[in-house]
Amino acid sequence: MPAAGEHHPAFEEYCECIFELKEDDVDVIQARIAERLQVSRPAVSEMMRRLESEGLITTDGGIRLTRAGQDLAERVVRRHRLAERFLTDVLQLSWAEAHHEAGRWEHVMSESVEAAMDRLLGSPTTCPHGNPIPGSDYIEPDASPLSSVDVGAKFVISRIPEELEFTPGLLEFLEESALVPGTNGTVTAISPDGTLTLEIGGHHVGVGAFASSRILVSA
Amino acid sequence: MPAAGEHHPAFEEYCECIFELKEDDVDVIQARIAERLQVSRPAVSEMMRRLESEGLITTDGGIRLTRAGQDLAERVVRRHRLAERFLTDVLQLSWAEAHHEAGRWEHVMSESVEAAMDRLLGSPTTCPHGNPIPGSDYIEPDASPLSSVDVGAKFVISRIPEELEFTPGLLEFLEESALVPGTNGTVTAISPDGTLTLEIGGHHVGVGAFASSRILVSA
DNA sequence: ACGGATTGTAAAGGTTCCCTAACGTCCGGT
DNA sequence: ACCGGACGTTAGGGAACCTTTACAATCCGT
Repeated sequence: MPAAGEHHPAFEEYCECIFELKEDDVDVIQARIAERLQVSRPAVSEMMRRLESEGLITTDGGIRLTRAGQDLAERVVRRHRLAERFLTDVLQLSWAEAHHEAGRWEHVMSESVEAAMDRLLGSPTTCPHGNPIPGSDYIEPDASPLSSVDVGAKFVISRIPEELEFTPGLLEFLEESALVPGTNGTVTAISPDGTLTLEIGGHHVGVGAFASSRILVSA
Repeated sequence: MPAAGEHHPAFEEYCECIFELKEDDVDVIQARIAERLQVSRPAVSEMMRRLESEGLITTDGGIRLTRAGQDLAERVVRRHRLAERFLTDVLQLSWAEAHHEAGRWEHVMSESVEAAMDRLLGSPTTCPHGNPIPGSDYIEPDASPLSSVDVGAKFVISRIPEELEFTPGLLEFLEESALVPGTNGTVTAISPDGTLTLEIGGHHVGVGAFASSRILVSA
């Protein structure tokens, strides 16, 4: 079915997953991949063998994308994040809807659509959650975890990593709470368990310890 | 993999095919489906059994879509044609590219994207080739085959049926020759084998007998 | 140092969707 | 009346991708 040069959705999905695990600074091991893709560990084991024999990854001393695997992953991630931008900015979908939709579009968009969408959107550098779009001229800002901000300090939301998209409902909550890249707020309290209370756009929101340690902010 | 209520791409593909065969006034038989979908006859035979057991078609006295099958087909065709409009009008893709792309998008677009795209495009009633978009308020114009126009008579292109998308390169040719819905022209000659010569936008184009018998025009 | 959790793998199997080869049926023209 | 073609189906098989069950290896806290 896939034409010459194209790649199976499954290959794309696995390479993308490996790419994002690395991006999120999570150990790139089969067990993590199985969790993110919601498949059994044997399925991942088998697929790793296939990906290796296809030259998309190497497995000596940890799973790593080859040049070809990295290219494929970046293409998929780029399309995913461009699609998310399009779906939120132009079609006005919510974060959550856009994310799910983009998860399908990424395997289906052609190169010309990718280019046309990039043009239409004015070559954006990040997805709606602030994650960089591969191939764009994104400049990594000075950012630190929200959890490292002191009580009373101001901050600007910089980036909500892919990782948090796996907690059901969290994205919706963050979007509704105006916790979106570019917004600024203040930390008003820190609970001993790491939960932060923030003041953003006039209202107060509690953010759990895990999410706080992952969300990146700048001063 | 498909969530509850969703349908497998294969089911969608077959129902869409049946829908379009009917629309093109072609006998809805397995052999035609096999041709259009480029699969073997046994593959179609097997799938017909599956579609019937899923309640999407009936086969007593010819293949016919059930209510559910018709709904599914219309949804898919609607998404295909909306996508084509979007891809040509907004992203400036060529007919051919848009058609191929839409063939993948149709299985991937969610209901909210369908709605948002419809809004963005101003509820179009036809695809770029003039085929009606199911669910729109398309009004069938008085149209007759291009082949029935007399020499010297003027006409306006109304519709290029799906059928012609299966002749490789024909769509590209028609688009480049300005043979697009809404354009008007004149028949300047008819060859005995049915080939027409048209004058459109200042230049002359020959159109074969088969294409002429399928392309619809109004006066 | 040990026992429980985490991780990877092997074995066997299932579904979906497709293929080729081969057969039987039916229909229209000579 | 017969024969070639078109059509549908049976039989057998295969690739992709997933599952559950079970078993080794490895890591880690007390």
